[in-house]
Amino acid sequence: MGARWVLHLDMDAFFASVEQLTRPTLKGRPVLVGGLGGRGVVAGASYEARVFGARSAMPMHQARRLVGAAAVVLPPRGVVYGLASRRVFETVRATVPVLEQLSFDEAFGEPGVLAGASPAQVEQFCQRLRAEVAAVTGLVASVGAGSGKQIAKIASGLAKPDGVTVVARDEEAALLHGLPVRKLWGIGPVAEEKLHRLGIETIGGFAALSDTEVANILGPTVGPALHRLARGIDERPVAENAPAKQISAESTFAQDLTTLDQLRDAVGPIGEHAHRRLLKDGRGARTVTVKLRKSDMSILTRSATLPYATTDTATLIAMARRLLLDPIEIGPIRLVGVGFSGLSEVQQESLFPDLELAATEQAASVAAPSAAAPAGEQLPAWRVGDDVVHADYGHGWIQGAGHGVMTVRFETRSTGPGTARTFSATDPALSRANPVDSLDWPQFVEETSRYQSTP
DNA sequence: GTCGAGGCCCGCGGTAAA
DNA sequence: ATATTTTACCGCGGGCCT
Repeated sequence: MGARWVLHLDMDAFFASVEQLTRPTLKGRPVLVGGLGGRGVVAGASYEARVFGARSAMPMHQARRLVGAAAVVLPPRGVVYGLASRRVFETVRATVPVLEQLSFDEAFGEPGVLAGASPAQVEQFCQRLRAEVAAVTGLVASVGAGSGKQIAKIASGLAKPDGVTVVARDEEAALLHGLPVRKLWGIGPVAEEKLHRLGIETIGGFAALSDTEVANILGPTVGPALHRLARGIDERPVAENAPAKQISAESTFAQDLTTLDQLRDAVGPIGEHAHRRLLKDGRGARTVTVKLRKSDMSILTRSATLPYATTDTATLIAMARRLLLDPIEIGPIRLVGVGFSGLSEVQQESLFPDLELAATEQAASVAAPSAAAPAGEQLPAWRVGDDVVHADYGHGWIQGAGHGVMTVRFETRSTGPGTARTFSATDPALSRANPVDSLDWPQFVEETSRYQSTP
């Protein structure tokens, strides 16, 4: 049995790349994906936007200022990224059977066939894998390879964009020791600051500390684990992801909430959002947590545990409401979150199984028209980035909207760059479209028409 | 009865990651 | 200077049980 090779596969600028794939006009343009409001941050930036200094996790208004007028700012389309992600990793799985996914766009793998392989062989394997992903999905992945997860992750960072980096055994120590401590998995801003205060800047400097010093600085559990990583000892296995332990939803408000009534109202949609995902997961929850972020950014959580796991919306949301604190006592609130944990199968036989099923289906169907519109507004206005479909022109997206008119660009992954047309905001020929069609259309249409033509 | 040790669960804050 | 969303894990303190 030869030495193992761990791979880290990381999609290049994933969210922005999916936008460019499904809206081909955006190829080569600086795309920013993220919240559009005043408190939004960048979730994804294309390489064209990064040239200007735009980065993920940066406040959107700052990124927009850096990029200038050429910036294309789009709201995230989670369902499309989710589908694209699934296809990417299905493709990868055909070659690398065991995958540990870290997010929509990243995963570790440890292909058994590479045990004992040379760096050149590993390189070839990774290039084939990337080529396959690109051919099937139209998306670019970079791949890093090394003796463990830590090295593989660092390697994929070096491989970007559009490349492969294989770190051979004898290159590991030199690579690791020169990097800033912050690059070590598990060293965040707080641990970094502690180490800097002691004059430790690099992973090599950290590795040179004694076990006792490390335990004193970072604690007896976390310290030794990080110390081993810093010295290149990384035996952590690559394993399929375990089922989620917690399902939560939260949202930040444009204006801080100042009354208990406002908080109670906010818990409704947020709790239902989390609850919808709980139902999709198929388990029930025993513990309900509410999270409040105050205007000073400090966080309060309150939780309570039921004697049994349940999927019942009324029970869970009522519990969340009961846990709230009054802003009059604790101060203005900028964010409210609702979380469910203690997840387990709930096969609690109901007295009225039919009624319960009906309630579940109703809740699921409410989920479909995405965000619940605030009361009092009927037709939600068209927004930049929305997917639309037109009887004659097909699937498109809204490039600009306002003053009673809007510009729609008709294009999808398979149509290539499309033309823009302007419509009245109330044009009845336009209707809301399923965003995933931008990835699949018109294959989808061909299939349905085949159905229609066969009697 | 009281005290300790160890083990669990629970609730809360904090850190880290993408 | 800013500052989202979702998940996981750790440490600590308290309660309860053996």
